[in-house]
Amino acid sequence: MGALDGIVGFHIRLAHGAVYRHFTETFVDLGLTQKQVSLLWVVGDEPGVAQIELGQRLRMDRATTMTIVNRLEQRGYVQRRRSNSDGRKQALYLTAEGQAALAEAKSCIASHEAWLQARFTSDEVKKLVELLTRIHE
Amino acid sequence: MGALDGIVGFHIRLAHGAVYRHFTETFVDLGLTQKQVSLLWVVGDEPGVAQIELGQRLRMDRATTMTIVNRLEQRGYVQRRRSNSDGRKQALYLTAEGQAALAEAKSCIASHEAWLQARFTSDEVKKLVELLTRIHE
DNA sequence: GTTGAATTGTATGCTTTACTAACAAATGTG
DNA sequence: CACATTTGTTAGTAAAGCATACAATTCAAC
Repeated sequence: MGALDGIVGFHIRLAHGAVYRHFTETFVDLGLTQKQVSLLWVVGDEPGVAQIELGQRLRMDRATTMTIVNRLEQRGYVQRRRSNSDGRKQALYLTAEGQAALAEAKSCIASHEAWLQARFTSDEVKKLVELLTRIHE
Repeated sequence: MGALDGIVGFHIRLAHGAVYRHFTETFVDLGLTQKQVSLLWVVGDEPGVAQIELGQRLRMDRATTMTIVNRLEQRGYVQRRRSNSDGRKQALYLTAEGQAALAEAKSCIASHEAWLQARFTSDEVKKLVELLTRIHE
């Protein structure tokens, strides 16, 4: 085996770390994490989505999804209501505060993404997303 | 703002998660994590490296580096010795067990990387690493 | 239609990673 | 020499992930 720099997984880990750190800085005032923002985002896009579907979309198991939904519910951003069509499922909805937080978060994401994409041309961004998608799909 | 799929940071997070999960599966028998393996790898490449330098190479702060070195020391894979040139520094070395574990880990990394790179041509791998490097450098 | 399997949510506990703050020892600088 | 910086260390906090177990609901087989 050659050097650590030749390992693709290593670069993904480092890049993720760098993005995560910048994300945290950007969101320190809002007090939201990556997972919390993406969860809010999905619930905003699909009101009434069930926890299990959320987890599948964000690649989290049920227990992890619970933790994050719990925190967002405690903060008053998300509401649980029993689903009409399937009594096992919890349908999730944003509160007014949740919608406001999501709107703020989206503008923070915009500046975070600008920082990230500043080092790429738009073709490179497209290529990068395409390559990364092959990993997580 | 458009959809979550348009956010580069989101794809990096998902790709990292997928790689992390496969890594964990691959290393469940060895009982090593990504961080532990990369730390062993660096110490193997540069015997006598100080903790602070390790942290810089792997983008970890001192406290986090401590945690991981502690675990590897408890397992008997790594040794701390006070540096001769600078009394503040701890020089790190692999034990014989550490070297054996690293050798095994490298062969696990090889199959993990094969799984990861199977979806890319070698040109794409090169491109991906180049793009990711711009993020974490 | 009832029984048994699968799905979904929930609760609990454990592990890893990451960060902050404070302190001590060694080193470097004025 | 006095003071600041670097490095290691400890302790505490928090997020995220996973496994397990259990209850309620739904689905499937018979």
